[in-house]
Amino acid sequence: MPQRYEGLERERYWQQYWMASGVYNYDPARPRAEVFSVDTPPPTVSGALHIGHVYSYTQTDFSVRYQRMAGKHVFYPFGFDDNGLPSERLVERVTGKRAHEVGREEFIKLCKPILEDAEQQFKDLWQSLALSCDWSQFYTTIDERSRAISQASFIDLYHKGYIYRKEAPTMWCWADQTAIAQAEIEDKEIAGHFHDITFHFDDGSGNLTPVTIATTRPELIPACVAVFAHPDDERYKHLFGKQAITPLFEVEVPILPSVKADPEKGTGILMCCTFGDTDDVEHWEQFNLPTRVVVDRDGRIFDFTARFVPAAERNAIPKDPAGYCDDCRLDLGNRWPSRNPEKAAGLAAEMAGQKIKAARTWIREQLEVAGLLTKVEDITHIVRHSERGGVPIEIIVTPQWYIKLLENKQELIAQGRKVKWHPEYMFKRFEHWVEGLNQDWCISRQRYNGVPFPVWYDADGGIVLASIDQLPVNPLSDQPAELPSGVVADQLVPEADVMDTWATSSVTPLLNTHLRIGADNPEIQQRHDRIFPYDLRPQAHDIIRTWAFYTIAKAYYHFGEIPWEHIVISGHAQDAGRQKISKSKGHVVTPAQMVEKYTADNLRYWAAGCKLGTDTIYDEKNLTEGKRLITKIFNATKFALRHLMDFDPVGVALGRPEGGTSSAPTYDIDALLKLVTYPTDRWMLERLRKTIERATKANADYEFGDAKQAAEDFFWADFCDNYLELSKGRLYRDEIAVSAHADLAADEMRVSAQAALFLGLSAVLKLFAPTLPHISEECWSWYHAQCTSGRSIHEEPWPPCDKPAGEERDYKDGQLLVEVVAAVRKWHSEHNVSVKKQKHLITIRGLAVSADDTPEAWAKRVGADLLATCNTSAVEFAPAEPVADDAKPAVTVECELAEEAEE
RNA sequence: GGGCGCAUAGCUCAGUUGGCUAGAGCGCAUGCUUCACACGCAUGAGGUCACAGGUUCGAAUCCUGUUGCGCCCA
Repeated sequence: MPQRYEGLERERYWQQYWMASGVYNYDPARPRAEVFSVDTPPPTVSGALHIGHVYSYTQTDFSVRYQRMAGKHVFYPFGFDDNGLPSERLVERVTGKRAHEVGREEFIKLCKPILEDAEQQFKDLWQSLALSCDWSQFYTTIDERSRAISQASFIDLYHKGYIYRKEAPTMWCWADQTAIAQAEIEDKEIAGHFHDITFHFDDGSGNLTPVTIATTRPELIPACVAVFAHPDDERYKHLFGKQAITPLFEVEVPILPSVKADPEKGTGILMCCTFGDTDDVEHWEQFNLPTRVVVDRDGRIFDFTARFVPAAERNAIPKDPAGYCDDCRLDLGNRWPSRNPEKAAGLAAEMAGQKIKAARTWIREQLEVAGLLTKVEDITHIVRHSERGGVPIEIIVTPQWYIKLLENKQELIAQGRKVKWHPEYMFKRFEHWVEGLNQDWCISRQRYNGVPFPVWYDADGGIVLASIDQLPVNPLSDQPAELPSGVVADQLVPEADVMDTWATSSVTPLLNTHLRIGADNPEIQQRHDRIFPYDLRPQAHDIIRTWAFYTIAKAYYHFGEIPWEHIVISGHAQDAGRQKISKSKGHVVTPAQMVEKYTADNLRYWAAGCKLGTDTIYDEKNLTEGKRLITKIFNATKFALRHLMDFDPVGVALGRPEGGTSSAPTYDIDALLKLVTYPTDRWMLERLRKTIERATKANADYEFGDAKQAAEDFFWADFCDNYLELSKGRLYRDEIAVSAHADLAADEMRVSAQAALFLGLSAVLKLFAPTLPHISEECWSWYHAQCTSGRSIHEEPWPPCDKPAGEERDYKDGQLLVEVVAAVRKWHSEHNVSVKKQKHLITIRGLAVSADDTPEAWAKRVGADLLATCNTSAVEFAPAEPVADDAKPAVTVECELAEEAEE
């Protein structure tokens, strides 16, 4: 045994040992009932590693390590998400180049080394934290198998009718130049302006009357396709069916009634543009309005100079407000009827190419000059932003792929309810998110580094799918294996879009089982059936709406099942100001440096001190707290083993006291328990049993924080501060202890303590093993490992808690002993005297023995420990001093120091 | 505006279905070089359990309202 524990060095040793010895390896031959399977989060490698990663990922490992010891065969795979937009943004950051400028081929080449490097950093950290995953199950979300599985998932959902393609107004991030889904939207409150601008309307007789319309986005005036007011609004009722003239561009648009127009808001009359917001989209759909494109995909003003035609040339605007231009929708979208087309074209030419924000300012100036801007009001308003791109989203019409969600909301909520959520209330977040969905899941992205759609279009726009067996496929370079009759290969147009990264992440259950839906492979099907549905999904609460939800949706669509039985939601680590930790806010210390500085067990200890689902404040000074415990475990083990050197738990218990060589491979807990006869020892084992009970229940409920706390409470207070002190007299064969019992042999008393010490220590190490795997293994290796045939403490059985140790009286005896010792310690503290000073008599007052017992009988039973620990030659008893009614009776002592000690 | 969560010692947090004197760690004070550990041991100080009502024999815990904070959604 070393003098000091060199944590960092020993941790590296054990990490290599565990990996080499295969303790974490999954055996696909195990039947489902024996397996505990985990659907691990593949972290996106796009973000910088920070201490928050340590916080949430080690928490999974606590539960996994417990399950392994509780007898389950663990399937704990690991992968990384290096797919899609987030990964592209990382590459763009590192290289300083935008994907769209570099081009597809070149950009994908750039991605590979950068992503692999990022992955290695993550992998190194996980290994240095001793996450007990099976690295032979490793995957990334863009590797070949993942692409094939993701594409097979697409094809299955397409065949089942859950997927469709549609050209429709889509939420668009112009910074990343791609469509995005509802889950990728972030509402931000920002400063803006309400502009009161002047439209005119023509009552039909040629007289123009001004009308004020308020808008936050005047740059969309050229995109205006209609004006709406509430049908009952007396101010505007007479205008319905007539024409409004937009300011500056002087385009004629219809004035229509809509209940969505709020008479209380602004001037009660609003302009509908293609597209300013979702209300515009709804009006556009409802009234079959034309599309006038003003904003281009790159967030600049589209050049619509050539669109304007003299309004007089067109008399095609029908009067029917229900579907006012069914016949001419397309035409009106292409030819915009202006009363002054030259002026409009001139303005358009100046606007073209301007960024949206610049165009807004520019238009505002034009309105001002023209006297068409009556008021500008500063406001703060909620604007939907793209979460990744960080810019306000636009809505533009593009063809995109969608997975149906809206028509199955209730079924999906019901699926979510079948999963057991920890903590339970997190289900609410899921439920509310699904209820609040207002669009299907747009899964196509106009990006490069993603899983391609296994899709081509034939000459008529018909969809041709890849065959399952040819996956993964890249339609840009491959041909479909089978061509539908009448389709000519040369005429196929490949789909160039890639899938949303979540479209792949949502099949992590399959990425891990390797199941490619639709492929005929009995071996993989069997593997799948032995893992799926998973026991556990661990994840943080920020991705309930994405990862948890999409995974539940896909499992339902593919199999009609839930993907996992339990979902455990972890919180985030936040800085002192309750901000989410991020590198940009100055949290520059990397977790790898923290491991170097404090060791992995220390970081894990910190991560275990948490409440499920609750965010925690990270403060570096808290990282030192675990160190005390680790050192304490180290020292307590050293002490205990010093007294176990001549104790052979295997041989002794089997009746071979001399036995150094034993044929039995493993010590027998029941046999050892029979050796434990002394009340103090039984008391300790009973305290231990209660602790195991608490820790077991906590672990089973994924409350690893409480499990750690239970172990720590017992170890520090009961085991170290009390039991080790109480049993020392017998262990050292102190004269004072030996002579306390006339009828008990010193060896018998000592063996009782040794057996209890052995059992207590082994259970303590096991209880700490899930949280502090390194120090536990280290201490286990010195002695216990030789008493079993196992490779590691992490494969040892979780300690049992079914049988009480000893009788009730034994427990009571121990409790009284602790009370008396505490009172003696108090006396010493109050008298500023070392506890070790010898006494010749201690008078004990108020000892509350049972009715059928006497203090003298008790003192006889526990004499060795009582006298040795208190270091006194004798004790006597006195009745309790009278106390006030409301005070609890307490044990007090009066000590008389031995003469030599008084000097 | 809606939903969820939180509010307990100077700090970070535990407190199961209501039940002895509300706990832990850090920090603080005092003492102890006690044969595993000074990264230790012992003893102690420190709380109107956010506020106001209510239910109950009994409320940190359950109910209602108020205030403040966080997250999610609109």
